[in-house]
Amino acid sequence: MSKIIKGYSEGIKELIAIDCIIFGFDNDELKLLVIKRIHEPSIGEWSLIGSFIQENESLDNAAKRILLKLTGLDNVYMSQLYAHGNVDRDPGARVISVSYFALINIHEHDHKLVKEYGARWVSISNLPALVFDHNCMVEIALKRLRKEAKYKPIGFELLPSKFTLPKLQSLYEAIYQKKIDKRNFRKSILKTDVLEKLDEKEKESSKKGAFYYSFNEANYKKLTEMGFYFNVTV
Amino acid sequence: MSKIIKGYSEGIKELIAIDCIIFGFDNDELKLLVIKRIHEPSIGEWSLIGSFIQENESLDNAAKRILLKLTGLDNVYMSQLYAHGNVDRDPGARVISVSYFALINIHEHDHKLVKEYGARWVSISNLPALVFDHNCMVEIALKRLRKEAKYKPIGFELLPSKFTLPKLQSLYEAIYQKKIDKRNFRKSILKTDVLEKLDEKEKESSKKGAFYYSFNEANYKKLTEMGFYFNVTV
DNA sequence: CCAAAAGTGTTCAGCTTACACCCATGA
DNA sequence: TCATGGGTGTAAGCTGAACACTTTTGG
Repeated sequence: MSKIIKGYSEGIKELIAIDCIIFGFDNDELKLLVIKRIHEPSIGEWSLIGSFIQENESLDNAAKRILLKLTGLDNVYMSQLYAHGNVDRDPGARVISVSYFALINIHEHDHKLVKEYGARWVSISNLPALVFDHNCMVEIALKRLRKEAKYKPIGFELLPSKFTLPKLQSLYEAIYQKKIDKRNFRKSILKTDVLEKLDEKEKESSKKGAFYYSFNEANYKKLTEMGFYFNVTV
Repeated sequence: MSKIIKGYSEGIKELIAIDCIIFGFDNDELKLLVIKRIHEPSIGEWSLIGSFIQENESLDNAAKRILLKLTGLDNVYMSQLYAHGNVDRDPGARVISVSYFALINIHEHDHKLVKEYGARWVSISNLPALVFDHNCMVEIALKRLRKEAKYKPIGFELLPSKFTLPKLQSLYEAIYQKKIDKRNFRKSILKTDVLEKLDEKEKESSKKGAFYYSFNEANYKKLTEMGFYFNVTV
């Protein structure tokens, strides 16, 4: 029998990075925020936004710090994805990277900041090659987004606080890269009672105009507490 | 604008541990393998089995190494759960811990080894307090197990290669801590065609005897490739 | 008045759920 | 022969999927 459990002094220490997969929705397309890498190796190539963790900083807080610095946004839907620990995943050094994915309202973020960092929104239907294993991270994030969007109303995180049903449907179509039946979609969304119809119409995208809706957080909480879920069929 | 992205030299290094949540099924109960901690702090308390990663070892390989050392088992269903990174989660030192969960056939593992390590199988319906945030890790693992067992046949990993339907049902009942209707369970399992009825009966647990079945991996692969899923209703 | 997008119901198939009795056998 | 667990089918309700026309209004 050889030893498995070792004392602290026998453990090795490694660099720990956080990489953020930041999704937004604009122009009927699901988009990802990427930056130009500013360090060797692979300097100048497209990359997720990331950073090493700091002392006395939890993984979650590091992810929040990065998002805030880049977008000016706080209180954003964010969740941990995966710890990527292959030995050679970063050719510059051994780095364990924990990926996080975030959904933001693309129109609310600080465009000036994003520009200063040389960041850019790219459509997920046409992603560039990213450094290291970052494309793989995005794949995992998309899988997760597609799974969660069916049961939780996380889609709403990507929209402004009031939005039309055609817009919401186009978001779901962007997430699943697939046409959805209008009548079935409206039915499944509306029967959950988490949307509130407003008395106002959006008139830019059609002559008739589409009613605005807003997300009713209280009703959603009630639903989930009762063990029910959102269930959009796509 | 302050810097987000830092060069390698500016990153800090921390200890990285792997903790394994090892489930087994015995005596109609879902069980968890725990050990007595042999290092300060919390020496002597119950803990998940864990270890620091080694140089040139991926996270996945570290998890495999730990499982092999403790159980003698290789080629086991195992998957990463979560990276736990709160600053004070381990009072002995700052440690980032990545949890993995594994499903093993409890009757196949090396009982001698487990004994030598002072490990013990405890029922999940009666878990002891574990050190640090280990109970929380187990909670996450249970949630994941319950989710996955509905769609993938991971339940079979916990059983010997041949098993009876009553046994399989009792496993699902242990996972969900809930009685399941016999007829509906058999229907939903059998209609997927991933089980093969053998010509042999198990006669220990009843006078009539229950037919053995085995898991047909080829049929399962075909099903999943066609985009179908297992779908046990519990 | 017409083009363009919004809005609206119904039907059918398949799935989920609930439910009760006979069978085989060892003691 | 009886107690014990194994094995079987059906009906009702619900859910998901497919599908086409009317409404509104700006130009």
